[in-house]
Amino acid sequence: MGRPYRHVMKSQRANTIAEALEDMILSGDFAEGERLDEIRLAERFSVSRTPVREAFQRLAQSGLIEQIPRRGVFVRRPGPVELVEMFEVMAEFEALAGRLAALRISDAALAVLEAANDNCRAALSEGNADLYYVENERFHHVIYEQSGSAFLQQEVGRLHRRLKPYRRMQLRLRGRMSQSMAEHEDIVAALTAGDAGRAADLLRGHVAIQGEKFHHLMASLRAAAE
Amino acid sequence: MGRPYRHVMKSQRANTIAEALEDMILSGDFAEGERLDEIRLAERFSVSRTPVREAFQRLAQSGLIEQIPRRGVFVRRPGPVELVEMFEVMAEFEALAGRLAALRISDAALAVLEAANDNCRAALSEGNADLYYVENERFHHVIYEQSGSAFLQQEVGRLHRRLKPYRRMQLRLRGRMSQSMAEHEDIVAALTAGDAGRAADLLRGHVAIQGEKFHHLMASLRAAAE
DNA sequence: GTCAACATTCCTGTATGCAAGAAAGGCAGA
DNA sequence: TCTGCCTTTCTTGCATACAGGAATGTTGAC
Repeated sequence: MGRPYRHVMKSQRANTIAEALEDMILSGDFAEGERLDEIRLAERFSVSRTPVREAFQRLAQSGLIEQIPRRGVFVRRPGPVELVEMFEVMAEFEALAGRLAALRISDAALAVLEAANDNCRAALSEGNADLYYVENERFHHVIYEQSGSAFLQQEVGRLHRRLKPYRRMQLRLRGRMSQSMAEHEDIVAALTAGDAGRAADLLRGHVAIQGEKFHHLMASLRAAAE
Repeated sequence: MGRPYRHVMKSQRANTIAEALEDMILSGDFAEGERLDEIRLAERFSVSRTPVREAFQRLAQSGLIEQIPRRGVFVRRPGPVELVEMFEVMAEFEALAGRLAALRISDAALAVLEAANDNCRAALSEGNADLYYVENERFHHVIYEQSGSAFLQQEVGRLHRRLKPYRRMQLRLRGRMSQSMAEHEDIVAALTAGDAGRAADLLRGHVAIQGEKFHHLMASLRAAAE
């Protein structure tokens, strides 16, 4: 399994606070553009303002919040254009990870991929979207890991997390789950065959937002905005 | 010109301190693994420890320093493996930027590219590596900008900065400047023709570390370590 | 002479105090 | 009644104080 690659061994509390805040923001606990009150959050986490401010620094860099000098920090949700841009980069990351993984993936990892796929298939037949989502995550993370590039794994992981809520939306598109499933199977086949180019193309297409997926994303965004 | 895309309007001082520290680290003012002394740096910048610590947070996230709890922060220089990984991702970014730019680039921007290339050519004939470096930067940044993706522009810009010192090393390879020059010309041709696939491939190859370039990078690293 | 335990010192992480800037509300004038 | 200015209050950004853990040096025993 890939080496840990954690150059950020953060201060204990700021770490957890940042993660908690990230979860809260990603799961929509705050409204778009809402100001995050240092003092209230500090009380909520039973710490002083300092660790909260440190957490803000982190979140600002990952783009989840916007810091305006002397005004405060505000939750920042990407608009449609930015979202498409992010998925575009994400697709490229996936393609690269797939290309590398096709050359390097271990048999054990292939087995994990197939197991995840089996679970996905089960989730699909039960109509269990949550399970599908979880197993889908596992599937992709295995590929990132098997790319053999710790740096890529880190970067793709960051973006993956950032897009989490939107990926989840995608799965709500009728028929998307079964289509995704089919794509997964092709991807595993390409990886097994060691066909780097094909794995890259399949993964790029799997993640990219095109055609139906685009319209669905837009519609979901509008719906979520209400 | 691209919209600014700055979700991080950072606290005035921490911002500049972080930039100053980044410059210092990238230009090698600190030794590999050296501990950064909060107090001394605070004195040096004539501020208290707080803004320095905020700057640390940022640098830690971009990977330039490593924070170890209760021990301090240390400058972290990527090893050979990680460097190659970073260049790999960088090449993919460039390819994507080129593919998008081929479809979207404006005539004005093409003119800027050609101007930069002219200057590169002049620098080459004078043997002026510094000028070449500067114009080369301009060349690439125009492409990032013309990708039309603010998000990509941001991400590629970050990695570009991080790899700055190493890119500079590459130019010291005998004959690399003229080869780079020739590649630039092909790239401009592909962009002018709107040939997205070719622009992507050329840029990927231009940035990727392969063959000679790999050995040269390793040799330079060893030399720099002494 | 070497090793181990202890004490001291230093440094990080967190809390809190303080000043300056921004927003909001009130008051006066048109 | 609406608008513009002033004042008040709130919040951020920075400085500093304080506590706990890590590292280092010293002393004593073997």
